[in-house]
Amino acid sequence: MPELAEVDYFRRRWDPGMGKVVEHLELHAGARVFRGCETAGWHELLQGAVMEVSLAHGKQMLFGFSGGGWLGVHLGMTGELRVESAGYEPGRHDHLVLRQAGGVLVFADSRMFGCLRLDVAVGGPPEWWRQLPPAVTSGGFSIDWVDGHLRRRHRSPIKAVLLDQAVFPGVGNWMADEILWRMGLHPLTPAGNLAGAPSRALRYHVRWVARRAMTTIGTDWSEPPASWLYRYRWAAGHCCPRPQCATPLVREEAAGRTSCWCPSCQPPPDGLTPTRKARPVRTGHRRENPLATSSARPPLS
DNA sequence: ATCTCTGTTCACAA
DNA sequence: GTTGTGAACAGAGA
Repeated sequence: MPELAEVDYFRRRWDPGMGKVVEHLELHAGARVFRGCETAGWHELLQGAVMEVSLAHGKQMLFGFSGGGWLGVHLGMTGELRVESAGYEPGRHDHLVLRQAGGVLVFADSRMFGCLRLDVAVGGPPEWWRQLPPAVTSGGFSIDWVDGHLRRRHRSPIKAVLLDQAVFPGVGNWMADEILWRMGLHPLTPAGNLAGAPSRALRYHVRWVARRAMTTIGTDWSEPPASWLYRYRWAAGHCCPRPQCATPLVREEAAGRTSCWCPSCQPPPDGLTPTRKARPVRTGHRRENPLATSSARPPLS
């Protein structure tokens, strides 16, 4: 379910396993989440190893173990990390289970769009991790970085560029909609319209939404403030939360993804043909709070 | 039964 | 070369 803040929330759910030995490992060999991997060596590499560090970067996670094993985790659409109590019997979607004293670390993913990998690297994260693009909250995520990519993709809809993980790592569908709403930009606005001075504002809003998401969803899965579009974008029938607007929100497909925007605050750009609007998205459901819906999921320690 | 989905990748069209 | 589109992946929930 993850974008940047959700990913960090799930990363910390494995915190209870930090500093502990993996006594036993179970995995669903051949499951799609291991695509591209040879899992035969995972037992030898991880059993007996201590989990020493965890990192999150955009939608990627990395767990470091003694002996040089680095477990990479991408949650895809439905992946999640949990801790279960000792003696836990894995379910059919629990594709990786790490048993430790007093607890069991679980990676589950019903749709298996997620992905796991294990690399060996001594002294630091593996090469692929070091080559990730600059985190949106870091200094490397500069105005020049943003502006350069806006120019390179000047004809693409801004929403498509925001979803590009090579440019805005960790930004997903709801974050993109939130950012665009705050900027008063229609999702189909050509990215080139933001080149130059506006790229500074885009960078600002990306960072602002990322940081604030981290202090709400990212810490305890709590909802962002009621002033956020986030609270109203999941289901049809809501209005723009901006004071003195209250225009009914639009939910339609844009750039290939279900999008939500305010037709008043985010008017279509000049020249955008209003024809052939993709089918309106009829329904929508609220995200669930995993802490509230499952007694089997203890809160973070 | 039918439709949706916080993601990514691929083939193919324009 | 670029960008858009639809399908595919696979399952749960409404």
